[in-house]
Amino acid sequence: MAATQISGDKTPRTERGRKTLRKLLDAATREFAEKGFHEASISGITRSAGVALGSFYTYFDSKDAIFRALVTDMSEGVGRAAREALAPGMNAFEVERVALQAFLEFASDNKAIYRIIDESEFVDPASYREHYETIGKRIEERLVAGGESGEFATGLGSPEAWAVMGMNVFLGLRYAIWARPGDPDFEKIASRANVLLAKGLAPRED
Amino acid sequence: MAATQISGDKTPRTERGRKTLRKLLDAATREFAEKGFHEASISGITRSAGVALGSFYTYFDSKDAIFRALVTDMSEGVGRAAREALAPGMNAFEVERVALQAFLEFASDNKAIYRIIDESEFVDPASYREHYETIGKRIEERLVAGGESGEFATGLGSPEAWAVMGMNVFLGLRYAIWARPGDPDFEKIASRANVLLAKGLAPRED
DNA sequence: CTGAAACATGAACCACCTTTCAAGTTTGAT
DNA sequence: ATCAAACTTGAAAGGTGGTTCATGTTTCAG
Repeated sequence: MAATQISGDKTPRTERGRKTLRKLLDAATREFAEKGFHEASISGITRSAGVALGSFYTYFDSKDAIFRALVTDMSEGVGRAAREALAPGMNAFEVERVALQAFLEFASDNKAIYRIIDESEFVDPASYREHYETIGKRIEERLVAGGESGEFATGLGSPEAWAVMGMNVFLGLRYAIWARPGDPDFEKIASRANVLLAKGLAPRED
Repeated sequence: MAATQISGDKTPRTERGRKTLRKLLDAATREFAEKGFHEASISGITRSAGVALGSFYTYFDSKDAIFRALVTDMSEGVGRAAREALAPGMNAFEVERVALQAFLEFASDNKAIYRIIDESEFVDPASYREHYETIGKRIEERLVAGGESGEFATGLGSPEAWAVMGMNVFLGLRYAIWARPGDPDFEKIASRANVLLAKGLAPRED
């Protein structure tokens, strides 16, 4: 939750400072999510946070810097949410199903985060790319592990991982972000996606 | 190819006008792709097009308007590319494989378009959504048709269509836009993705 | 050929926003 | 209690870039 402040010397040293920083981060999340990076203004953020304009620069070097701090933070949040949903003893397919369902729920509860991460493609491409490459790598590890345990086909790799990731992201876009009344619930979506995976990833049973 | 000018009265009426409009559209494609919507400037577009700043407003009401015109145009281009790759007589799986491969090739040849469409999520959300809903609908039709012909499972619908679309988009992101030396070629990618689909979408053979 | 409409031009207008800064207030270790 | 460091403040500097406009040139139908 606390932002990882990379450029060393702007970390608050007092309680008051930590509170102000938190107010700024929360306000920035609201502001960026609502208006997008370029429409959002620093004066809007500080107004919404209830602090003076100049105070912003006590904590961040620039508008880019606070955006980057948010993306890093949130990217970790997405990963955490998925990891926490997984329980030991699940089989390889259950893992994928539960991870997707957790992601759908997370996206639904955190539409702001979803939008900010997506916009980072244009504001901070490096973070965007790292976000997806990290997730892709994690999925790939699961696929390979599933192959070794005999639950998945062998020879799965990066292309399959990116395919699965794309599937998940787009299901999130459609059913969490753009949810419509009458849509199937997340459990149903996750289980239909799982059927799709099951036959494709499973070793052929001839 | 010609931009669909919706707000009636800015359509050029002379040959000279049509040429200037074309120059502006081409320059805008370059400019937006290279710098993104907000970093791109109208003066940059007109400079790159070789026309005066003020002339821009002879053809477009605003920066948003030309961006929207481009997105509409390109969105049609993506659909056209996919459709042209399909030949009659292909079976349902071949159709999906060929469509993906065509998309990868198109994305690779038109990275500018890919970026502009992606950024429309923030500049012109309505067009973005329409772009993906149109494609999703087309995929869904193919899946349903495949179900009726017995080549796919029955009961496929929107969730499966969005899953397939996400798969394709992310494979495009990773292997066309972010291509790395040593990556498998598009044919290989499309065929691995097709293996993934084959078992999942096919009717279960018990 | 002619004149009205179409088109071209670029300086200037204007609204907005990031960032700086000098001056004041609060905090917390000693 | 004291004082240096931490923090706050908001006015203003400094830019940027979208949009307008008055003026000039080109086109093309009649």
